[in-house]
Amino acid sequence: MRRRRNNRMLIDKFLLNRRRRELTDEDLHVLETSIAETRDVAARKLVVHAKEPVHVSTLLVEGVMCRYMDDKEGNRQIVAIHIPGDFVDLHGYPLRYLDHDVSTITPCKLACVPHQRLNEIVAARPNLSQQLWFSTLLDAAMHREWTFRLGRLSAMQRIAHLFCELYSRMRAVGLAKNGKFDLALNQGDVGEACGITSVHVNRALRSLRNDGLMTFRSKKVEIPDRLKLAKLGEFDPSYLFFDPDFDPLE
Amino acid sequence: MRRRRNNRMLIDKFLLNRRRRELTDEDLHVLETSIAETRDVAARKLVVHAKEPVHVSTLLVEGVMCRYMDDKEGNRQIVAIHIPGDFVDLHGYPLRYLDHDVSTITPCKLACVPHQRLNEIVAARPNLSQQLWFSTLLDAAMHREWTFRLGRLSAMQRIAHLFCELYSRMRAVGLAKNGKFDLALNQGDVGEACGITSVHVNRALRSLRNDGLMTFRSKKVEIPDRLKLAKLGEFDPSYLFFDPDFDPLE
DNA sequence: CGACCGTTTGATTTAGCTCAACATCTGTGG
DNA sequence: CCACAGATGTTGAGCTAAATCAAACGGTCG
Repeated sequence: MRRRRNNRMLIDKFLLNRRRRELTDEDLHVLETSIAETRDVAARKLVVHAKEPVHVSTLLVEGVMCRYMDDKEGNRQIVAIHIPGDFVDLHGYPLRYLDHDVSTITPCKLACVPHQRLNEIVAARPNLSQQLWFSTLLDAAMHREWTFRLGRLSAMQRIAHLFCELYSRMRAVGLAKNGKFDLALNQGDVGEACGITSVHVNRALRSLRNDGLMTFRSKKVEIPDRLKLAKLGEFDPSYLFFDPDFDPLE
Repeated sequence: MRRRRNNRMLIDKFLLNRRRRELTDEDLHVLETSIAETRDVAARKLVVHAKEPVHVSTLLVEGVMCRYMDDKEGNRQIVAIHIPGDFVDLHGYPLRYLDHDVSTITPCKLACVPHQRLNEIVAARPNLSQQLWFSTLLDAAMHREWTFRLGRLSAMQRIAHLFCELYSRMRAVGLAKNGKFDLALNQGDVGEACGITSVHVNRALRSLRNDGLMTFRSKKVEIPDRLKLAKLGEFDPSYLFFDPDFDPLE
């Protein structure tokens, strides 16, 4: 019973929170019961290897994870940051293997969904399947925005944009409010996500702080005026497909 | 009859060519007959506006298209380049609106698939639905690679990487061979895809030409030694999920 | 307490941008 | 068939954002 309720909360976060979608109670129940097990993983651990066949997908329950690929010299490019409620590697289900690595940043609690269960869902539950499809396309939309961020924005803008995105997403799952949230990244991680060096991240964060736009100290983010930061970072949350009556920057 | 055969060829390109997937003849037939109409669009025309509700999706039959978003000053970041056989804006089906604009680069022939038809497919044909899902995740994988490209590679490497990707994809649909293919982009387009200025694209192309790695003149690409170019651009085609017995760089 | 990780700051270098001029190509109408 | 216009490609000179290299600083945890 306890487990059941936890799962329900998780599923709510995963698909429904802040996005107008239609799932029947039955669909929800099926999704809940598809979770085979939950497990804890330490910080900075590789969870899924690129190019290896995958047979389960992972829902992130607690912690922060990332997807990334390394260049020849071993410099990392983070291509996605995941927060609780994200179906981290659902892409691996239709793709059969991943083109990138997935690892934890903080200690994490993960819920595993065997692909066998997903096969059953796809075969019998078109509506639920489409919601799963939708959630992978949300990732794709974020990927596009990250491409834009790297291709067109300055270092300061990239950081502003990233923190606006993270604030919106954290707020949507109840982990941010009043311009504040906890974020267990270090400056190196931010650099790896934004395509800049950690030294330069440090300098850009100082500028943002001096301009009164945001602070990021000892894993705590504070954004007094989200609209101002969004303007600087050219952040328009429409790519996150939130329900129209949810204001992601509130 | 004529139309039927053309559609079949298109569908082959779209889902099957060079990727080991299973579609029954019936599925193929359903997909073929889902094409409501084909139409011709001139070069450099906007086909889908960002943020507007969409009710059809577009298969690209002939020509080159792109998806992009503009920054405040109107500088364009191309986030995807599409070639014949691509289901350009299938993302719009589960998402309901797009987060980016879609336009033609060359004159194009497009095939339209109403979302109503896709609803029927999702409701009745799980296997085919999953292939559609797969094809959108292929886009997502390319998006990730583009993020990597912009975040970690130098200008010369970005161009090398882009041309390796385009060669592989063109070859997979029979539009490239022996290191050669036609590509109706200009240097400005390449810059907008790679996050560099057209002036710098020009200089980087000169370097690549001087190093004997590739040429791109009057809309014709020639890559004498694909492996060398791939090495420079850190291009590993596994993110394109080709059938293992297809060598994309041959 | 010392080792370690992450942060901060300074000095120097560099890849790519900007601005500007000119060359070449393509299509169009006379 | 030529002349012209607009788009595309090429090259140069100087500038700038960010990288690199290097050193020191500050917490925190065994």
